[in-house]
Amino acid sequence: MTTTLPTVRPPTLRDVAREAGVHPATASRALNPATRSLVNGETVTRVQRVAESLGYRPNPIARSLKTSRSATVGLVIPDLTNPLFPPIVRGIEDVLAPAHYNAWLVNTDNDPDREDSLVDSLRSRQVEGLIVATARLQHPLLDRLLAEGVRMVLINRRTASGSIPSVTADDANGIDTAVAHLARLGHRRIAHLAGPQDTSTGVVRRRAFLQAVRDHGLADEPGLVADCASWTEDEGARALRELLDAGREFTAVVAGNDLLALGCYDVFHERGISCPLDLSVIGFNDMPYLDKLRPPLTSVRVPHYEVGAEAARMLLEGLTDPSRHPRSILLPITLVERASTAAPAAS
Amino acid sequence: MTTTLPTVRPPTLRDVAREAGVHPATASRALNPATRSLVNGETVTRVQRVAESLGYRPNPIARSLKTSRSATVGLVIPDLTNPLFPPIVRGIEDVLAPAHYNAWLVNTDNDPDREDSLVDSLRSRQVEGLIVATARLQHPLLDRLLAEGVRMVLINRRTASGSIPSVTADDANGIDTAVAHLARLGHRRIAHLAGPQDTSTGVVRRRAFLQAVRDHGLADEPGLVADCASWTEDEGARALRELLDAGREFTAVVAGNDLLALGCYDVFHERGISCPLDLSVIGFNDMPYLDKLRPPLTSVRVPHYEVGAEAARMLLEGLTDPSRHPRSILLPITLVERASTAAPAAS
DNA sequence: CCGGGGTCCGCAATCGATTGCGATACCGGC
DNA sequence: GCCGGTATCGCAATCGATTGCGGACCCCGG
Repeated sequence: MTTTLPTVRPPTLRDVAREAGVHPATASRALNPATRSLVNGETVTRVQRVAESLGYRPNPIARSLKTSRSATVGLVIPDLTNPLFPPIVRGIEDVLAPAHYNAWLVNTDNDPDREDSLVDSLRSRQVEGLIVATARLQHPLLDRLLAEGVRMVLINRRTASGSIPSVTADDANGIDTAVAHLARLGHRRIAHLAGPQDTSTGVVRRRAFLQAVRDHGLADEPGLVADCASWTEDEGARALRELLDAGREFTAVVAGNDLLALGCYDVFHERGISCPLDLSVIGFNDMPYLDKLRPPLTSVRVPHYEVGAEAARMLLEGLTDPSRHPRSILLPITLVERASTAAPAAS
Repeated sequence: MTTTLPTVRPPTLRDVAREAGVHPATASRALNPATRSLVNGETVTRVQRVAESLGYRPNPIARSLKTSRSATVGLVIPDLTNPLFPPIVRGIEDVLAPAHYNAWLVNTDNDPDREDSLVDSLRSRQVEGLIVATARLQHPLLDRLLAEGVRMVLINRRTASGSIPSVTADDANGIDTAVAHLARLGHRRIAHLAGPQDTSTGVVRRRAFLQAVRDHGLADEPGLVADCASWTEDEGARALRELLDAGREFTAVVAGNDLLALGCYDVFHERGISCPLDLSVIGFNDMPYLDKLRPPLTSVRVPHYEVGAEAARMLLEGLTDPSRHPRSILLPITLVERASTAAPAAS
């Protein structure tokens, strides 16, 4: 009977080699599919059998040190609790996993300083690439990283230059679809709650909105657009109140995203506004459980899982084939019609 | 003018040492707060200055290899897209970060095989401990890990033996509070949608429900409890339909969690049931955006962020002080009263 | 002037795996 | 029987940082 030692050190490659009667180098080659052909077939099976019986598991730390590959990518997002991101993260992980890559997640809370130090820590962890969801139009950190040759892919948002590969939804098309839907219902005066104008999503959707109202021959007044300082319910509520208090006339609002739209719901409740009777609302992103809201929120659906998956694929491509030319892709959106939009009340 | 070389190798400790005119060992000690006292003060500042100017960043891989500490813990959850988990993850990360630890996240999708291989991969990544949110009452994998001395903390759910340290909400108290609330409103016949009976949350809440209805002198009939095979909207809807179709009489339902409660909403819509006029509902967890539902869902609030934070703290304690005795803690719950509960209609 | 005790620092081994290079053996061909 | 070639495998360096041990040196008391 073999008694287990008090501290069982996990077996190393040396242990396997010794047990199999070969040099560690040979054991290494036998266990590595890429170099296995350099070793005699019988030796390979012997080593494998020993490795199996000893429960040998290669130490990825040691391997990383030697090969200087960490098999991890950094994932920089503002805040995981924003329901937007979990599906994206899943998409990323589901693509990375088969490639034996892992994602390292950090939350910046939209704080550039925090972002700086977090990216720093990611890099010191030797991540091989970055997937970044916090891009601002002017983003010195990202410029620097690009200059340093750090592999990365932006998601959701882009920088002004557009020189960094990215995966985003077709924002402009989404807004146009939303406006078209409202126009078809009979709305002529539509307001827009624009997101932060230091993000590409904010400005692209804002610009697309202005373009869309012109294209559809609707009321085209600057006063119908209110800017929000952040993508939060509070800001959405504040902006809508601002429009209302300024006496703007409109029968529908296209919110820059779902959270801004949720802020509108608060105002509806607060001021006894009936949605969609008095006011129609459209969100953007189609985050989970929107169908359970009061009323269910019409929204522009963005394929978040695919955004993540596509970004991960693109990053992996860039890592395995550095010559690969960077590109940016737009993913198609769809309008999900629910009960927060209806024909305007006859006035 | 200094021209940058095409490939700039990040500076190593050797580079710093050479530049500062000392041995790498000395540089290492100078840079490490714990051993800094062994080095002359002037030397320390000189090394630090050089390190700073060269932009030296210690290679954590090399360090891990030598110290055999990875500074990472594994986080095993069923599915990140369940809104329950993001706050937990944040809580964990916010505690881990100051300790310079990181979390490695995996989604099991409630698939034991997947879980097996994912835990395997985590262990081969040398995680120092595990935070596990997928515990089932009978859980061979966890038993094995425990026997192997793997440090871990369970969250949300526990195993039957209870011998693994855990952080959970005070489920029993939560259910009792929910039932008490309904009783106070005048409900006498309350149904319960019980979660999967292979999880501690499922059985604890179920048992607590039966106890509570007895304690409050309410209708105590086995027929008023319906089991759900999973914590999903679909199962919640199915279970409620089952109760309805069986002709059970009840004026309120205590759902095992919020998702089951959301399933009830689908049935309300489907069958023209008015909530809370015809039927009151209480959820469990108080996941985000419940206040925006139609009607806003009354729910038992669980401090998810704290669950994560507490679990991370406990795991860190166990890692730094292995002699520390394992314990399990219950976090207090609170009832969040919203509009899905009201007095029963006079019959 | 010698020895004990500190302070400061260098030497070299070590963590575990990978890999370029060289050594050995064996094979077939001439 | 000799030689170029190939198949296998071992040697040793290497990745970058940490750390036990010991050496050099200085100060001071006896």
